[in-house]
Amino acid sequence: MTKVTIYDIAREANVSTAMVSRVINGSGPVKQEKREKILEIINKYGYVPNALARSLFKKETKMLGIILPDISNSFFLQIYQEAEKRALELGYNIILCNSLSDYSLESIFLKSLVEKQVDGIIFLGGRVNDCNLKHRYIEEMEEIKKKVPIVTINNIYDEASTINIVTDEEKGFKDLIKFIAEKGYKKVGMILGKKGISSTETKKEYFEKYIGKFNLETNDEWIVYSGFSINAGIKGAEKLLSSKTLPEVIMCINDVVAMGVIRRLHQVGLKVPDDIKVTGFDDIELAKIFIPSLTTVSQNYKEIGKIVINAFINRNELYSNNKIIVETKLICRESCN
Amino acid sequence: MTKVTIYDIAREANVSTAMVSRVINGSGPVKQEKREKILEIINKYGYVPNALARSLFKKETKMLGIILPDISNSFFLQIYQEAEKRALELGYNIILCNSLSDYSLESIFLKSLVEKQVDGIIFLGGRVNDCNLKHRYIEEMEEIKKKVPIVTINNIYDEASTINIVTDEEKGFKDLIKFIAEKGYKKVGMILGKKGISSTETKKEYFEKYIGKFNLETNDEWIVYSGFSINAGIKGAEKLLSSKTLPEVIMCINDVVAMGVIRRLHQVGLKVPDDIKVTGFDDIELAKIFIPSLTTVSQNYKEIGKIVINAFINRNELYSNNKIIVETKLICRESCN
DNA sequence: CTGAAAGCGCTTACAG
DNA sequence: CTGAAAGCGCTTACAG
Repeated sequence: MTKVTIYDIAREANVSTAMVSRVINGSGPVKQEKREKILEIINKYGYVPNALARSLFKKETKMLGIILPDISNSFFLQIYQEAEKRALELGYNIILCNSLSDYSLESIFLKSLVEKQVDGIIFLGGRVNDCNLKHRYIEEMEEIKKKVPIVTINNIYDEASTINIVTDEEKGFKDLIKFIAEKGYKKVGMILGKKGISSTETKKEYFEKYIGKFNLETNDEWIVYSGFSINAGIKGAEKLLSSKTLPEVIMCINDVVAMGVIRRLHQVGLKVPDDIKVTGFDDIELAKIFIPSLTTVSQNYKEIGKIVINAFINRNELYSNNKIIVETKLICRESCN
Repeated sequence: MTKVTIYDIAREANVSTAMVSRVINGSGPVKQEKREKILEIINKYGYVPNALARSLFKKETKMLGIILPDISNSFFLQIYQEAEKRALELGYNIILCNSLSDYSLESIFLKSLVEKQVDGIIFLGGRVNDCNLKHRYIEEMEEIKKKVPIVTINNIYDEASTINIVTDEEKGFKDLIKFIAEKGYKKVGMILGKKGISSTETKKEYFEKYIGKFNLETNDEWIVYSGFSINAGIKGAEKLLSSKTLPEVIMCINDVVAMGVIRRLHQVGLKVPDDIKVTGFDDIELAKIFIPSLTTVSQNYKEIGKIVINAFINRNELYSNNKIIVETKLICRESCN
């Protein structure tokens, strides 16, 4: 696997490496005749420039790193996909790191990405959504962002990132509860995620706030903490099913949990939406395919993915402060009809 | 964003850069006293070595590239996840490239990965599953594999890769049809993927072969070409539903298509498995969650993911030829009961 | 145990 | 339009 270098090309073409570099990059002037000769030799050997050497000089690798809990989680998946699309347009490659929300693993990835000189780090989930985080995890990110810009989404520690993209979950949640109220339902329960995780705590807050505002009923037995997976939905539903009475609508922390809930309800003979209604959150790809299709709140993945990449390009210019807000949207389907 | 280099550390510690390099890498002997001093200064500045410079010298980047059609396709997703897990153990990072099976895009990614000097390329789907491929796409990969080892999965052009991992789909398919026959069903149809794609063509071949061997019935109307997505399943089911009679069992090219088929059957009032049976292929994560859970054939993702990475490490040693076969396994669940 | 020096493969002022 | 040379930040023989 010997590789030909710019020296080999230069020697054979009887020119300097500077010349070769210029034709490769289309920078500076080169006599047509020489250009052709050089191109011919490059082709002959299938010469490919070494990006390592170039990056070492240019201090730019055209690589971005993304650390997220789990790419199989559709929320992260869809952001990833949109981000990769945008990155491709701009000539960037992406190093994907699945952290499983393991903070030590996040640290390992962060270090590795810095070493590899990525042009930016996208950091989702895990520590930046932990309401009871040890401060050193934030300090670590504060140190790193001095070297590499960090973009986060729904991060609750502003100081941990260069730019933080925030989705307007409150608006989405409010619309959802308003919709439930307008449908005429009164009794509403909620399957939350893990305690102490920001998406759980903020949604709990919104839940209580808007249940009140729209004069709906709930009670402690109907508010259950669980997790963020299908299985968490199944477990959550089990717990809720053991309460003395049942609500008319079960709101869920996200779509995947909603699917688990529906699966469990189905097993005990409760049909959705005939016998009981369920709502999700996020509007993942599967939400419209699932039987029944899910009433949910859409995160604007296209927008998020685009901003997440653009943030590295147009830093300083586009964004006056380090917070960017992205809209959400109510989506009505079968599961809450 | 000025970064401190090994020179800065060396100067402040009053030693040579060689010394600093040695303590960073734990290579060569260093007096305890100096080591401590150096470590202290490294810590003080939060110095992180530049992997670009190191890789340039070492000719090793500890980065792997993976090109696949679509990470949201669970088959690729699960291979990816297992591969990343194994890569992490060995200290590699992964650059993920979603090609959408666009051959030009595959070329762009291939070139980019070679430039970035990845230590290996994993290439799935797209061109290497195209039965009517223009030869230049294979030639391109033959050129590339002279520079960087390429590992593929179920690639039909052996010369395009350094190592090709092949899953024993024939065995799995045979077991599946045998199971159907033993259940006492006679009439079997099949929703295939896109025509001219190897997974479609080989499964069609196995279908016809084993339908014959086990004395089952089929007919042209029950064999429909479609695609590989949920929507393809929906479309495929529509087509099959328009035939004069219906089979008892509908086999599907993969699990996702099976889900689309079940969704469509459900819409016209056919319950699975009560009214009609459906089988999938691949055993994706969702297969056991879906209602009804899917009878399918499991690809051994753990094994595949491990081998896909190990192949780069133990090349030459472990594998005598460039083909590695991985077993498949029949999984019986609700959808074909 | 330690350091000077060469080299990895590029790019870009700079001088001509 | 062209080339010599320095430099990007490391690592490793090699010599001491």
